[in-house]
Amino acid sequence: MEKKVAEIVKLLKAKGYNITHSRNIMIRLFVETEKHLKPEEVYDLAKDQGISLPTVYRNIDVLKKTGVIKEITINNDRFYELHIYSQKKLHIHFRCNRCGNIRDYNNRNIFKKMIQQKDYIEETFGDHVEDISIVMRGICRDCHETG
Amino acid sequence: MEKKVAEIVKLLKAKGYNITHSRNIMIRLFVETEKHLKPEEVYDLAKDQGISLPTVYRNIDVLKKTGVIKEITINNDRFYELHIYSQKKLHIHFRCNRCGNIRDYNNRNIFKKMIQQKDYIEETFGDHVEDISIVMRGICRDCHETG
DNA sequence: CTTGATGCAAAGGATTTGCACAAAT
DNA sequence: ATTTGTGCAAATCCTTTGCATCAAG
Repeated sequence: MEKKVAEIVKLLKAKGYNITHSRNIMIRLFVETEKHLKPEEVYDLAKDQGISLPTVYRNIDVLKKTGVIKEITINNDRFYELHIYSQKKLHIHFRCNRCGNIRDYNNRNIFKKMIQQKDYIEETFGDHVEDISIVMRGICRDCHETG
Repeated sequence: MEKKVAEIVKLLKAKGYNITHSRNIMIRLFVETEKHLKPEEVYDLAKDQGISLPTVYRNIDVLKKTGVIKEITINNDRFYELHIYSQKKLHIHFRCNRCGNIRDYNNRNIFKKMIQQKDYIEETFGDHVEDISIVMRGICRDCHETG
């Protein structure tokens, strides 16, 4: 955890950003939270430590620009998650329609298959694909069992 | 074209919606337009025929609820496209980062492969996948050639 | 010190809503 | 005639911005 934070701090400094109180807090938040967070949620988790909502937005921008976090949009809601340790161009998410949880599928087999599809598409249609975002929706295992 | 419009009209009526002036116009717009439209764009195309922006939004809701159109969100922009003739649970879109065009990949091979992935995911993770939305971004063939 | 970051309040843009009026069946 | 749909203006929600102040290096 501290090691990750230190790396991110180093990266931000290298890109010319100051490490302020609120950036420190937000970095830690994203490092220690596994969930995908909305700006509002980041604010809720950080406001008692003295961070304003505009600052949350501004620092989300900074973290996004520097590649520390990544934005995904599901049903018109924006979420952010730590991205720096997975500089992938391929993101596969599952969102449960019942509990709202979002999980990432990080599975080598699936990735491999998806890359094959990408190659096939580039060949077939001539478009150059730079990144892929897959959102699956349905009922997660837990809700399925309890529901 | 008229046949498609008639079918949609029938569907809406069956679901208890009146076919009003503005719904008629909007249906025709979605049927004859191949592009993905933003609410604002729908409004621009329809306003000279006397449709207000709130009505555009309200009727987009109706068309969405009845399955006539489908919403996709890319980079925080909402687009709508005709959906009734492709009741798919799988949508593959490509958006060009240069010209902004969005195209659908409707290719049997890709669909088949994606369904396989879905099955694999359901088996592996136990989640039940109801629909899949794939957004690829990059440079389209045309921009690639001219750029 | 000097530049960059923050808070606050206010502005902005997209979407939604209340309400009186108009149009559909 | 009755219900449903619409326009307008205003409200709402999320996000961004201007500006004076504060903090980081």
